[in-house]
Amino acid sequence: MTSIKDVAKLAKVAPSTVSLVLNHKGYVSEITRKKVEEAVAKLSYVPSEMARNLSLNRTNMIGVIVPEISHPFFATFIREVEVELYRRGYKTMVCSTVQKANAEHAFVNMLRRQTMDGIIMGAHSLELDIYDGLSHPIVAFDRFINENIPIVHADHQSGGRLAAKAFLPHRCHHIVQIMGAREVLTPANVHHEAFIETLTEAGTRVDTLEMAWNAFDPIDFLQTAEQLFNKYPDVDGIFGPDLAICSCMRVAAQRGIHVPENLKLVAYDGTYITRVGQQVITAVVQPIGHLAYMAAEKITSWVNGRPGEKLYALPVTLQKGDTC
Amino acid sequence: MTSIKDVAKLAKVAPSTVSLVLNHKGYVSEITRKKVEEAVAKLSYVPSEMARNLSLNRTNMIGVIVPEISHPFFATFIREVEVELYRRGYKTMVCSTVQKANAEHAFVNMLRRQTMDGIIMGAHSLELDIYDGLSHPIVAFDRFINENIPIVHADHQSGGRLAAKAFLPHRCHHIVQIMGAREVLTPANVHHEAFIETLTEAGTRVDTLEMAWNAFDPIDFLQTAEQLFNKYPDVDGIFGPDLAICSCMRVAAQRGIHVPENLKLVAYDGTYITRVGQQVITAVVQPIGHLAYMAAEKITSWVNGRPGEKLYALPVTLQKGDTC
DNA sequence: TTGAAAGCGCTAACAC
DNA sequence: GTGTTAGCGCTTTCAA
Repeated sequence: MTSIKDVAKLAKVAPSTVSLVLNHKGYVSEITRKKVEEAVAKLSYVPSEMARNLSLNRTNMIGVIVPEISHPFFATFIREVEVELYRRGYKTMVCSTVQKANAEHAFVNMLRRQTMDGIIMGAHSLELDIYDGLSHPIVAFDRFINENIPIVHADHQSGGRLAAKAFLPHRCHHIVQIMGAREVLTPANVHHEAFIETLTEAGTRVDTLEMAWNAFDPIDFLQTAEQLFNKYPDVDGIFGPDLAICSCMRVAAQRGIHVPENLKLVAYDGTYITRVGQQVITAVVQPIGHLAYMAAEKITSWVNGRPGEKLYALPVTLQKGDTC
Repeated sequence: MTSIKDVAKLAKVAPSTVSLVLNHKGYVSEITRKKVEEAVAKLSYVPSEMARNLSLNRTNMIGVIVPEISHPFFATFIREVEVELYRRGYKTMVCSTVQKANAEHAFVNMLRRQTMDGIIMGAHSLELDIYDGLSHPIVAFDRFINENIPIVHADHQSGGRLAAKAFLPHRCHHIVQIMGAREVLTPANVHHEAFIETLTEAGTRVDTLEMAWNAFDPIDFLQTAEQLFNKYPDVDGIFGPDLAICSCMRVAAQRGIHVPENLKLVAYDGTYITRVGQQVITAVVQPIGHLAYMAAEKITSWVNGRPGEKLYALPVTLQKGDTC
């Protein structure tokens, strides 16, 4: 391997000078700069990132933990985060947790070991004690972890209300909402309360169906949909995560229930999946790009020592579709 | 930062002994092992990955380059690759290229700089010269890069035939296939030829619509669908990538064309998106899990010095759906 | 403006 | 079995 010393030798300068040239630091005379650049070119020298990392005590790597990378919501989030981090000079390492027992734990240990400078944590973990006493940069994505960890999330309160208001003019009699597991501590849980509150005030019956914390497979959603129609045959409105609503549309079609005539549907999240079917699904849209921007911004500024300011919930919007 | 020396000092042993204990290497007496472990615990010492990397000249990090992380096909691929790499003790770094001008170039440079040990390259790059003379471990995912780079891909020849055979019994008169840009050098291109061949042999007219190399947004596919129905009003069969077929279903529905009665649809890829709509889309399914497994296997064995054996195309399957 | 030298924290060859 | 020592390749004072 050709190292900085080889370059120095060939250019007849000191390694430190080569370092200065390569990093555009300090003052280097035009003539030595040229010499160094020539030597670099001649040897086609490429500096070692590992050595640099050790010396600087930095990796410029940020880890992103999510329950399931391939889920449209997280996939889009990761895409956006990766772009934002790249802009700021950081690399993105990913980790999907639902398929791997305690990968989250392993990942957090990597943070300790300085494999990365910080992490954006969005997994649906149930064991939060692994974060206790950790002083490394961590930003939570739509998750409560502990008091020291700032959290980036959408304004789920408005989200719940927005969804409820979408149903209101249609005077549904019986709405069922599908929700994730309550045991997962996420600010997203408030949207259910806001939803129920707004609708029950208006006199609508609302029932709730809770899913498992690790349900991400389309199969899981299909089962839930079947279950829902069996348990509540008179349902005329459903509110739930994108994929759950997709499954409900399928099952409704199979049972001859017409959407939106006999059944109103509103999805929560509003990922692209609500826009690729035959009907556009009416949905509360989480601002994934904005969330990703904030997550990237907060984690990198923490890595650089700047304390994170308080974060206000990011605004959600309603996507007018064909299903409600 | 507490280092291996501090542990050694506290345990009254040499740093190398601590290293042996930590890495479960060589022979260490039970008694000194205990001493070391106690010291580690007392100092809550965590070894530095950066120092280890430099010393071992290894990062245990694999980069995965794709055009678009959030696309269902790539999102699923990355999920599977990440799981497979994790099993083998590697971390996964991702890079999405369509949004970032020459990120691919930057990424390949990271390989040179030893930021990662190897990369799995699946981007739709048009400039392949950046790979010339690169001797680092690279495995191409469904892309031709150059002679030295092994390639993991599905059996697209069978894929094209399988799709054609799905149409055959329905005796379509005019089938249109939507394809990616020909300028992207991918083994996937053969499926179009196999498709046309099989159908024209049977006397069916087949037209082809080519999309831009960087088309990944649902919007792009919707435009293509509109264009298709305008240009070929008599079309009664469409073959194309999952998202293109989704868009065609939407546009067909808007125009009152019934699927499958008046229009047969077959998708290529068969990602989960073909399974979340009201109708299951008939599709040729690429074995994403298998592809990911092979990609992970080949890149890690190359990193470990074992030469990659030749790879045979991985088998595809047909998903019987409601659309053909 | 440049060079010498001391790390960064770990591993591994080689003695003992 | 365990310790000594010399790196891995870079950055960064501090002198000159």
